[in-house]
Amino acid sequence: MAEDQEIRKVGLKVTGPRVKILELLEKYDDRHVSAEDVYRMLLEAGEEIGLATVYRVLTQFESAGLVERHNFEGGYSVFELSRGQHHDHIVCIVCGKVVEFTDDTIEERQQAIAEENGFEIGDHSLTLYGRCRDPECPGKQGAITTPSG
Amino acid sequence: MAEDQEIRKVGLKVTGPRVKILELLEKYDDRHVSAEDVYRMLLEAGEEIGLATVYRVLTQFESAGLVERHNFEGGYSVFELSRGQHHDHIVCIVCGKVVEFTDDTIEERQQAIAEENGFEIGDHSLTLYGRCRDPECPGKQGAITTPSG
DNA sequence: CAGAACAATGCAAAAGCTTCTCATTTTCTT
DNA sequence: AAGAAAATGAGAAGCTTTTGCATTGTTCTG
Repeated sequence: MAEDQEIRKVGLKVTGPRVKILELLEKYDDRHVSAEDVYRMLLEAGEEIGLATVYRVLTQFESAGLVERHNFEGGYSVFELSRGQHHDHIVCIVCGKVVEFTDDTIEERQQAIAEENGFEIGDHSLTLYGRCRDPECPGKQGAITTPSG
Repeated sequence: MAEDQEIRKVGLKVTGPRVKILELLEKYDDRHVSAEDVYRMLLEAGEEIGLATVYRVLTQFESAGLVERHNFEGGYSVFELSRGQHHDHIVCIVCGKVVEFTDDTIEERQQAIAEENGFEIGDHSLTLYGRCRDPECPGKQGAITTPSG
């Protein structure tokens, strides 16, 4: 029911798909899911839902500030619940693991750099690509392949 | 002819399309062009070339380290000649203007953050989105719309 | 609580960028 | 100059995301 309030609060009608998607995002709070992920998980959970609806709802939630969209390499987006606070990402190019971080020094420098260049900053996107040292990560050795940005 | 040497140096055969693309990238050294841009410009210049070839060649040049690929918002890539030195971007969300910058403080912090999180950094992508104060930029006022990342 | 107005949904088709297939052409070696 | 191997071009195909439209569902009014 808490979901109902959140959805109503942002001016959207409370419908099955919207509630289900919001619940799922809350459940996978610690992950980044793609629209396809959301769609597949809901299907597997026995829900009847269309992929187009998932995209539409996620976009609406983004506009409403409920979720954040991140465009990683590869041409597709991942979503996560907004937690109010801005953060950046480190992505393991081997296993796909994503770690979030924030750094005041970087934030300050960004502001200063924008200023120096005559820009007024609206948002920014910082993603580090590398390889994690997680023992379960399959990439144990070899040269790093670097995505770009 | 200088192009011939560069292409040969990275182990690729010297062909018309590759030379033309490299020349064009050198000509537009100060810009970021998409594959479509390269294709269209070459067509307009009277060259016979296929879009598939442009994509293939740009990808090969990227692998060879001759050019860099940047994935901006919107799901498409832009390319520019590699200048050896890493740099980040500030993009004006109104007029599309792109300014490059580098900042040692940010680079250091990134390295430290990766270290703290058990990552070995291969590459990173930092793009600031904002609005420029260029008098010719059409966006003079109003709220900033923020792309994400 | 019924009915109307309008928004939301689902499906399929379409769009936009990029990659792949394959017959043909070009490059490089001998 | 000839042959082997690689590159090209054109179109088909792939992926993620968006759109069109008839149908279904939600909310508001009386």
